[in-house]
Amino acid sequence: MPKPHAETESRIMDLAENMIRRNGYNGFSFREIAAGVGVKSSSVHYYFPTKADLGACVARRYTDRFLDALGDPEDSSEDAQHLVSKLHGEFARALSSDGQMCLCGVLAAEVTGLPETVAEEAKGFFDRTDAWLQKGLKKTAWGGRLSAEEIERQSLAVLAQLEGGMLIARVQDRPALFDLLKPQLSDK
Amino acid sequence: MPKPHAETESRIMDLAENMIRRNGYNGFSFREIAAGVGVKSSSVHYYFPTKADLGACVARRYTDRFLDALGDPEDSSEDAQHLVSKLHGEFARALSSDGQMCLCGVLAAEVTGLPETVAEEAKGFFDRTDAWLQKGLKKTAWGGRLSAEEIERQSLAVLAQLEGGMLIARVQDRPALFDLLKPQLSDK
DNA sequence: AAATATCTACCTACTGATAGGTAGATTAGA
DNA sequence: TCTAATCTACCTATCAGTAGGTAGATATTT
Repeated sequence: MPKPHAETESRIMDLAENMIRRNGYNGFSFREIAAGVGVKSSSVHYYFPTKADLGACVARRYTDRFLDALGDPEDSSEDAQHLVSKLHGEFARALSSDGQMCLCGVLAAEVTGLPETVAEEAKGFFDRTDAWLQKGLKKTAWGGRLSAEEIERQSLAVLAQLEGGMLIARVQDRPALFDLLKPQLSDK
Repeated sequence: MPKPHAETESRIMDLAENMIRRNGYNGFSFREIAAGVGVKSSSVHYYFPTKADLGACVARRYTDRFLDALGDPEDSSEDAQHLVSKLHGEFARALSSDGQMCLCGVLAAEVTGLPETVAEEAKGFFDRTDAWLQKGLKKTAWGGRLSAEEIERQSLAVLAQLEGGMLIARVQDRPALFDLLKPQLSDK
C-alpha cells in the first residue's frame, strides 16, 4: 500500500527548506519533517543520514537554483542597474512567495552554531553570488570605470543591503519594505 | 563558599545574550546557561520563569543599551554622514568584540519561530533604531532637502546594509568586510 | 533474488518546566 | 530586644516531551 514515490527525497528537502527559512536550522526536526511528508522519521534518515547532511544538501540545492535563475551575468545586459535589479528581483520572489527569508541568510545568522558542512554551504552562497555580481559589474560600462577594490565594495554593499532588507521587511511583517530597496550604485 | 552575589541575574542575561548572538534563540538552553553561570537550571527559572521571558528581557536590554549608546540624534551633529558613521561604529563594536552579530538581527532571522513576546522585542529594535536615524536625518541640511518618503527609504537602506553587512562579514569570517560598508547616502 | 524504500520499535541525551525544600538575610510586631 | 513571619536565592529530584539516531524486519520493484 505505501507506494514508493521517488519524490519523497525532494519533498523532504522542500519541507526542510521551508522550515529552516521560517525558524532556522535549530528550529526544525526530523520528526516534523517526517510528519509533514507522511513518512516515519527513520525514513528521513534513510535519505539523509544526519541532520547536517540534510541541511547541507538543502543549502546546496538552494544556491544552485538561485544562481541558475540568475543566469550568466555577462549575457543579461550591459547595464549595471539592470544586473542589480535582477538580483533584487530574485530575492523579492523568495520573500513574496511566502514571506520567507533567504535560506542562506537565515543560516548565516546562526552560523557559529551550525555543523561545519552546513556553515560551509551557507558561506558558499555568498561567495558565489558575490562572484556573479562582480563578474557582471566588471563588464558594464559603469563598472569599467571602477577599480577592482571599488567593484568589490559595491558588490558587497548591494548584497548586504538586500539580505538586510529581507531581514527587516520580514521582522516588520511588511514585505513591501523590500521593494523600496532596489540598491543604487554610487559613483566615486 | 558560594558567596551569594546579586549579579546572578545579570550574569544570566549576559551569557544568554552571548549564546543567542552565536547560535540563535533555539541554540541555547537553560542548562547551558546555568552551567556557565555556576547555578542550577531551576535557579535560572527563578529569575526568568520561561525561556521567552529571558529572551524578551535580553532583547529589551540590548535595544535600550544600543539606543543609549547612540545618544540623541539631534545633538550629535548636523552632518548626515556623521550620523550614519555613528550607527556604523556602534554595530562595528558589537562585531569586533567577539565576532558577534547584532542580537536583534539574529532574532529577526528566525522571527517566525519565536515566541510572540520575543519577536515583538526584536521588531522594537528596528522600530526604534529606524526612528533614531530618521529623526537625525531630518535635522541635517542634507535631510532637509528630501521628502519624508525619501528619508524613510534612505534610513531603511542604511539599516539594511549594516545588518546585512554584519551577517555577511561573520559568515565569511572576515570582520574587516564590515569596515568597507560605511553606507553612502545618495542624492536624488 | 537483489535492490530499494519504508516500516516498527527502540535508545540515549537533552528540552523547558515544576514541586518541594532550605539556609540565611530581612522585616514587623510585641 | 526578642521573636515570629516573610523573603531571597538557591537547591535536589523529577516530570513529560522531544531531540537525533539506530537495528532489524517488512514490503515493493526490477
